[in-house]
Amino acid sequence: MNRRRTIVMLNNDFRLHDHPALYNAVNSGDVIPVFIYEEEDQEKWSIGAAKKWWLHQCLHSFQQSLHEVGGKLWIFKGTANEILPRLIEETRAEAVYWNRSYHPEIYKSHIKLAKELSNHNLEIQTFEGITLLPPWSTTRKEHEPYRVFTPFYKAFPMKSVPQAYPSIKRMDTPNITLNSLMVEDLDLLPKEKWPDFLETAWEPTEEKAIQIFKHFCEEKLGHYGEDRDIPSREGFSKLSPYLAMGMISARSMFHYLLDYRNHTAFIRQLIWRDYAYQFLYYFPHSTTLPLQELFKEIRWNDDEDRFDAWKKGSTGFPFIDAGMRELWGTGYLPNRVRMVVASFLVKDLLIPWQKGAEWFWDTLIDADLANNTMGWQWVAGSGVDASPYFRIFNPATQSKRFDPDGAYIKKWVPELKDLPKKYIHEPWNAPDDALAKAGITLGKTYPLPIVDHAAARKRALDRYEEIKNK
DNA sequence: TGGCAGTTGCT
DNA sequence: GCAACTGCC
Repeated sequence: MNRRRTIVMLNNDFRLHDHPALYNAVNSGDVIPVFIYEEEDQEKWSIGAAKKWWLHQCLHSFQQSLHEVGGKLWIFKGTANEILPRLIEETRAEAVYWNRSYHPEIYKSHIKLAKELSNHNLEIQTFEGITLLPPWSTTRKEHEPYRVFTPFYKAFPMKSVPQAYPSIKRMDTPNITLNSLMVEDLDLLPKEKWPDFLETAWEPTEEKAIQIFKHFCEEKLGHYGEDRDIPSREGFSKLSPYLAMGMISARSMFHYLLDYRNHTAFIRQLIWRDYAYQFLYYFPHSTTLPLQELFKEIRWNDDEDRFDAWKKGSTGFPFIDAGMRELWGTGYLPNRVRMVVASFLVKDLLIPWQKGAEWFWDTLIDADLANNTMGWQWVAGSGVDASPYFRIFNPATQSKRFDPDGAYIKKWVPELKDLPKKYIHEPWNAPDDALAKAGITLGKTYPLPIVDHAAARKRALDRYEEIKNK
């Protein structure tokens, strides 16, 4: 007798633990896991370069994981709408399962797909595989999302977060002939040489993700509230790349955390993530347009040279430059630094936040459309629960507060490493002999600041004032 | 999930 | 001089 066959369509959920679609498929018969790589059709927010690199690593790793439990991964190129109907026919599958993606384009096309497939006498099921609870579940009223985080957080029904599904130990694959592409065929690796450090900074396995998480709970969770803001102390989890690719599940983290003391600050971050998904789900256009209409009117100073200086980490502000270089070198940035460099781009340089969002999207290996959008709209002040427009970070003050001994700066901006910590946050104020002694010539070995912060701050306030009075 | 200028009230 | 505080952007 033929066993029932289920196709599981994968998308940023490369794990065996707490995988609703895969788990349910495994329990109903033979499973055909497929990954369909939607080639760039110039669509906005298709995967950025860094995340492509990471996807390449993760696909290899997940192939191996599936192999170890008796499964196999089939890889295709194209769109799900073209490929799935053909697969269903060729494999004689009776069901198609997937965990929902909330990327607006993908979500839309999957809904359309589900409609089309339902004509084929198939069982179609979608599951929640990303967030703690589906984005529509904690709203003010039906279809009315929260506009401020704190009420969302307070209303969030922690007791309703479902238990994680057990890890899959064994799966059955039908004996079929079905050609799959190799990971290499997807051509995900960058053409140019990437910084060497990237190759060694991240290990793309589910086991590693879980190991990092457990280590985090044991060693760092207790001080997470304070240490997560100090980049040199690395008090944060560094799990975002794994979370973004679904190598670890938010739900399983959530339940595991409850057994530890001092878990509140971290769980709050997980709920921020759910909130970002609610934001993306209800405001899909927010990826490119300011949520508050007024902010469309801001007069930017879209200066390409300054944008380049920001991207390259040569703004002359050590803390900013350290961050931008870390981003380029590792595909990662601590949240505090993300906020400060983002504020600098938007407020000090008056460059549209969308350009910053695109740069982050291309360079972060943990790039996540919901988090990226919410973060940039927050900084720009144009989101719902946004930072007030007058909140402008002072790059030097933030540097002194969160990198007091300059360790982070020295790591990423080595040309300043011999400068005493007294001057390292604002080298333009250092006396000549201190600079000479450290072997620094401003404007030559390290740039002069590309803007005067005090003047830039005033200018930003003026520009925001203009729209306020409209 | 700020910063700044102006002020007070100390040394 | 300076911390601590205040009101405002």
